[in-house]
Amino acid sequence: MATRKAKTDAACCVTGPVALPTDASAETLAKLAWAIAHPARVRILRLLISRASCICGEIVDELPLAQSTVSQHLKILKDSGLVQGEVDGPKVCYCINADRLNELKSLVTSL
Amino acid sequence: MATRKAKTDAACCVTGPVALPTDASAETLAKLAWAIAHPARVRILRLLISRASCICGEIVDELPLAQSTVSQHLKILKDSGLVQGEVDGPKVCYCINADRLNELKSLVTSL
DNA sequence: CCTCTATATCGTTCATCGACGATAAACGAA
DNA sequence: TTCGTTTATCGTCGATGAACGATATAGAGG
Repeated sequence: MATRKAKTDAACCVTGPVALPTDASAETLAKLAWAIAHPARVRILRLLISRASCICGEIVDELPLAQSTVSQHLKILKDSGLVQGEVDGPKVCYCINADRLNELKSLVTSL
Repeated sequence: MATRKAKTDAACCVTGPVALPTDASAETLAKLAWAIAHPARVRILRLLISRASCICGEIVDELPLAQSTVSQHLKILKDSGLVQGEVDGPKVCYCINADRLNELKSLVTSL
């Protein structure tokens, strides 16, 4: 998908062919759905939503998975845009990206 | 991930696989999300929603995939409960399971 | 009966996921 | 600087997904 930065770009000159909302949104939805298509990632997401922010270590403690595995899941969530990571000293503080999450919700509810 | 590893053996002797507050809804959501975690399945779902019912052949025609591949995606959607298939003579008529779809929507929006 | 159509299933191939341990990298503190 | 903590990445392994062609199955029609 294209560079995701201005998610609130109110349909201003979108340069490219706007033609196919079907395929594009299908892929977007599929990608977002895939990001939460694993119980561990759902739990991570919920954890972040409930806490507003969370240190990576806390997430690891919360799940019965190895640290490296949790890190991979976090990477997947980060790549999907649903989660953002902020370096805070030696630790990393994760939080949800509300805009992206709302996009997911919107795509699902408008099914 | 089902492997029990107990890196922090705070809880000693966890005899049974009893508790593990692995939210059942997390697994349900993950399973439903996985069902739509592929562009082809999203498109199939949308097609069925827009038409209320659809013959398998029409779906095949709509997608750039082999018939056997589409059949596999339909099976996945059927297994997830989002879609139901009804044999109609030599053909099969697929339709949406609104209840299941609403369950998915509900699980996502209540994230 | 046989045949044609529509769908499902089988078997294979290639790619990717999910999990882990080991290790590297970044940073604060001593 | 060196050490300890925290997180990311690497390498590997087994399991599974996605795609296809070939084939099996079920029903309608000749």
